[in-house]
Amino acid sequence: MSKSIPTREDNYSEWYNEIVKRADLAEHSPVRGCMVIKPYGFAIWEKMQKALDDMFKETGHQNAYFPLFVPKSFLELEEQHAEGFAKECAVVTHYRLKSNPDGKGLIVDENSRLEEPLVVRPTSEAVIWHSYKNWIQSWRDLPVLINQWSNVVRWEMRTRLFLRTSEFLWQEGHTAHETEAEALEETGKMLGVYAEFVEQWMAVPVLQGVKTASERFAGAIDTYCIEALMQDGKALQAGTSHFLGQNFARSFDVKFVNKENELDYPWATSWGVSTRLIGALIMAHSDDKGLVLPPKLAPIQVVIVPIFRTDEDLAKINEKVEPLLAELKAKGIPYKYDDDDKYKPGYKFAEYELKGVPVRMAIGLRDLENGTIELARRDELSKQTLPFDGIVGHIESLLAEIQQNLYDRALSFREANTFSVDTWDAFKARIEQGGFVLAHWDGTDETEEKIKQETKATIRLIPLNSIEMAGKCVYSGKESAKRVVFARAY
RNA sequence: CGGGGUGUAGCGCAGCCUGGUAGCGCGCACCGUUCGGGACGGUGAGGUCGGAGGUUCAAAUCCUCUCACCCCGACCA
Repeated sequence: MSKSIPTREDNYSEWYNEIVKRADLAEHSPVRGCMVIKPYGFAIWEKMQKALDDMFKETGHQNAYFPLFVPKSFLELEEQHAEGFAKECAVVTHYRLKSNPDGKGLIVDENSRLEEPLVVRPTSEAVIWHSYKNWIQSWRDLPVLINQWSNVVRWEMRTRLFLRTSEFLWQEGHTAHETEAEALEETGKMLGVYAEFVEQWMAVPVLQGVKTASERFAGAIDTYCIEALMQDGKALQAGTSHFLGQNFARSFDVKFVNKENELDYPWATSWGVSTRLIGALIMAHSDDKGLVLPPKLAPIQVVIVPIFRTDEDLAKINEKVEPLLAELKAKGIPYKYDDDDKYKPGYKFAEYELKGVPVRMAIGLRDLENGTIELARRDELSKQTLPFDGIVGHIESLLAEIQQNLYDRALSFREANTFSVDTWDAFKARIEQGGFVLAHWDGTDETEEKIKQETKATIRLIPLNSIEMAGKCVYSGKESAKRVVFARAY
């Protein structure tokens, strides 16, 4: 294995792939477009899950689990939905194999054809709304606030580790409400939860807004989203929250009796984030030396490397370090004491840098004499020697500082790469450079499509709370009420 | 689906053009010296060359077919 990683400047996608592999996050599986998430990568996902799950519970949701298989007829019920997902569905048509009469191996037993094909869920609206028909009879049954942690399969043309895989892990919230206002409030609330998570935990600033019709979730009235800017200037959709109106209720014939004793259709939302967030995390913070993790999501926040030659040396260091480890444990700071004698310190240093551990400490005999410890931070790649006593207090504030520093850094980057343009020439030039481009748009699908064809840029979102400032569409010159955000995207 | 590429030891690759004992680096095992930024020397283990056919005295190498994966596009979270 070579020791250097391709740089971001040389080849961004190669750099990305190398980080994923070298930091031991994931690897390609034998199945096209699928990945094996390795323990270190999965530990990050578990941290994400924990934080998000707490936030979902906090906002009144419960977890449930619905089946992997969706009868084809269910998927067909909501027309837009069916059309949107049809092209990327894995379909189960048989339930049995048999030995190949011609020789070795197994073949599909044609006698086991299913009466109705089962679609491996690309998303669960269909199965879930089928259940909701039985769950919802009265306004007293509402709201239904359900979340599910699951895997889904979308047979994508082109895949990339974490960013787009045929199978991915995610959570999907599916709620039903008495009124439109309530459902809209839910949609906004969950978008807010996502924004808070991505900014506070992942240390990645996001823009919030609503998608244009062409980028809308299949079957939704409106799709709200958060968008983040990656270091190569491309945008990444980090989460979506959909206002589904009464579309699914009507399609699945879910009705309830309201307070006025009238039959009505409940109003729905759905919202999700996926393991793609790990891709976002990598591309937002990491550098040419490897992964950089925000402390709040780092499986190991602090690693301590003893520098020793002999068992006696190690014993002395162990003795010194023991109370420190106990204190870290008591404070709930995930740490690793790496007293493994199979690798040398230099090797370990490089390894933990590759894995993005936020804080690294080294302690050797020299430190024992001086009452010091060496402390290095991953975000700035700096190190200093500090008094051993009281080091845990220092670590605590340092972890908070690193978390904040990563966010600030990403925010400055985004600000430095967000531009307003008013002419078509300026637009084209700017899009080439990457970044978010704020420009006027006439609101038509045709213009949006033309811009996409000519520049590969899409409208990432229409900002929610931006000031209305009329102008002329950058492409057609027609009237526009406010600027929208363009970018090339993942 | 279009374009490009790759399948040879656990990983990364050379060998193929011009057929003739399957090689290198890393990793791995053992021994010794090392150990505060990816150590060094020595010894050693490890491969039916993606698969199937064909040509040939002889195929990793030539021919045909096939499978898989990766990268770049179109599609998407």
